[in-house]
Amino acid sequence: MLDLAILGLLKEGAMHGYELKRQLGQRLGFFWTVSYGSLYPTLRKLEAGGYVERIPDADSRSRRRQVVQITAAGEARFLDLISQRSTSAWEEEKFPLRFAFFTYLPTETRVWLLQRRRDYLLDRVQEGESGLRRATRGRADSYTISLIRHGVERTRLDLRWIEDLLLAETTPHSKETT
Amino acid sequence: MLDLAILGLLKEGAMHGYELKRQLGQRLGFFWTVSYGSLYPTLRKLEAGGYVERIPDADSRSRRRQVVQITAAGEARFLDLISQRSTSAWEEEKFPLRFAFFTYLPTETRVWLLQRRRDYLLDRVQEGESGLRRATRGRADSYTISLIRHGVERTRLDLRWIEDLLLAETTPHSKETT
DNA sequence: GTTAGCATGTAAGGAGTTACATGATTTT
DNA sequence: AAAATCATGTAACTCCTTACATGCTAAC
Repeated sequence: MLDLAILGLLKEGAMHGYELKRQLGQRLGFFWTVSYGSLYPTLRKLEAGGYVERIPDADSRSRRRQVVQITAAGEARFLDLISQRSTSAWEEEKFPLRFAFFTYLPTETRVWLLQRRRDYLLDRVQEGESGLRRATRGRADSYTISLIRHGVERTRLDLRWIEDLLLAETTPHSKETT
Repeated sequence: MLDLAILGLLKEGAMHGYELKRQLGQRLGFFWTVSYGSLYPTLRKLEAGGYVERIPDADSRSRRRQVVQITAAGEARFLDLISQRSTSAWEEEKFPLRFAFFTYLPTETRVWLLQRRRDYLLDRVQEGESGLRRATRGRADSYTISLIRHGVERTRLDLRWIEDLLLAETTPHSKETT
């Protein structure tokens, strides 16, 4: 996951690790965060794999910024990672991560992902509502009920967002009607 | 975390692992989930520690349901885990888990946790809004902007919920009639 | 009598955190 | 020149997942 996020950000421009983490926090922070203890080793791993490379800096004293850029192999790796349709890419943190790089995907894949996300959220709303009924019928305390109710509301908000996106995606670009 | 969730659920009654997972899914599923590969080993670990024990069953053939109940040591452990004020208990999945067992906490601790959660969410809304301004000023693609905007809205929904709860918690005399 | 769902478990490993350690640069 | 912040890194560890494996029980 971090591989994907790092490569995606580096596609927009070379950056050093610290800046990478800040960007990550600003864009995906609501859905997913990482620590430096995870970021730097991953960066080194990507470098070892030839997916990113350090920009040689004349002023390269030991503990100074290490600006890295994406390589051709990195671009290929990014496309490979973001295009994978198998690994339940519509669940939880995985979806926002894909969505953050939607601009690099063809409409077809975007719609496919949005639909799966919508189905997933619809399922959870259903489950949540049945859970809510069960909790209300049983003698569940008010906090438990409040938690489930909020979960449902939150999921409905996500759902509305997805449905708007789906509409926007399928309305202006109707090449072939099915 | 799983320890806390299991002990909390078992406080309400003896259960077997499968049922434990279903309850977990229904109550906390919107915020946090676990797999059997995590649940069963944790149950065995709790059993080894003397926090839960199997209910001896006359009809105990090998692969049948293993109903477990909480012990006195387990109750103590639960109170210990849920009362900890140090470990950033107001962040992400940790907060919903605590909240699910709010009924076992004194009002003072509830208010303390709610306030920290509120401050945390306020911070994130601030960050999100500045991130949004930066993304809009820069030439960020529409998906990136949409993602941040949705993150802010989602966080605001959480915030409203917390503020309502805080109000209800600090207003001893509820005069609202329904 | 076979399929579907209930129920329990393990081994290998992935993905990340915490705590620690270091040093450079900017601000006060 | 002290403090704050920028910046990079490692080792030990925690928590959890995936894939696999097994068997029971109800329903058709």
